[in-house]
Amino acid sequence: MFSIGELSKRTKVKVPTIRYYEEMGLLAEPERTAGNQRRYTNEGLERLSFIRHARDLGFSIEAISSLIELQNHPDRSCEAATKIAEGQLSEVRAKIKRLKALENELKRIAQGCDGRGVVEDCYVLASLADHDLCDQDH
Amino acid sequence: MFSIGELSKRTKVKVPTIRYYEEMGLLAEPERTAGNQRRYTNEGLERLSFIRHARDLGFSIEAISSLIELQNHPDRSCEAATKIAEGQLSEVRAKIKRLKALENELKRIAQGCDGRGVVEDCYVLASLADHDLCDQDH
DNA sequence: TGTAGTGCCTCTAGTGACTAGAGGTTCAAG
DNA sequence: CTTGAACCTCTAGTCACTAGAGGCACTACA
Repeated sequence: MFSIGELSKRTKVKVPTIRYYEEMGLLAEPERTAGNQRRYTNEGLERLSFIRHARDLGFSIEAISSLIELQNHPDRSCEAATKIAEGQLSEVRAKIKRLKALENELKRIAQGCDGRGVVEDCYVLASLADHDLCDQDH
Repeated sequence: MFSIGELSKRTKVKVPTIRYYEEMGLLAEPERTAGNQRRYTNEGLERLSFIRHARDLGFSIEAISSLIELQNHPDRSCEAATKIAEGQLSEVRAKIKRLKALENELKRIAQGCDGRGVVEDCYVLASLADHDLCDQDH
């Protein structure tokens, strides 16, 4: 049995964030001391580690909620879990694609100006003002 | 002179968003009709196109604010503008790097399970529960 | 056993960049 | 002159936290 501060240290999740997860229903409400302070067991620690790892991988609170719901039914098919992970993967891939297009455009814009001229002739500002100067979609 | 709806159509920025930009000080307060409705000129249209393009490229409202401030002083050096664009570029690159690490991890996790088993043995869920199963930092 | 100091409690409000809705007014077409 | 779409302001909600106020609980040491 350990306090919320101890749990925070072990999982590297901040104390208010732990309380927030509890409020969102991701973490079960733990036992309390006579003085109303939260006391966690290893189960709470494992659950929070799971949540943190999933958040690190970019899963939304809602997706994590579904995954936890699944964990509570070990006998069900894990198809849904795989689907959620695949969904997350395609979101990440879409973001990468978009960011790469932005990277190219920004590179072109930033290289077009050495920063030594004046604002009036600045290629950076001209590019932002006029989309037609762009190479690609974004 | 045209209405906010017309401006919205031409720039593809939603009406409430235009009002929001005005409130944030990105757009100058336009003239009003006798009945208190906004009326824009070409200047407003150009300004909003600039903002939209910069937002599409991921610049924050704050960064755009600085860029607009610069535009109001055409005689100044454009070093600051170039710096802002370069800053944005490195942020984008950092995001891409992080997302690529996530992509690898998610690919590995999603491939580890064909979705045909049961939750109890699911590699997706096991991977999320145990960070040690991961290949790389993320 | 007393006390100091850190940690914990709840509650409210703020972040960024919008988005949604209520309730009311104005405009333009027919 | 009427109808209905577009406009107005204001408040509140989104997501995943983060910050702060004001007050109580726990623990270590004297």
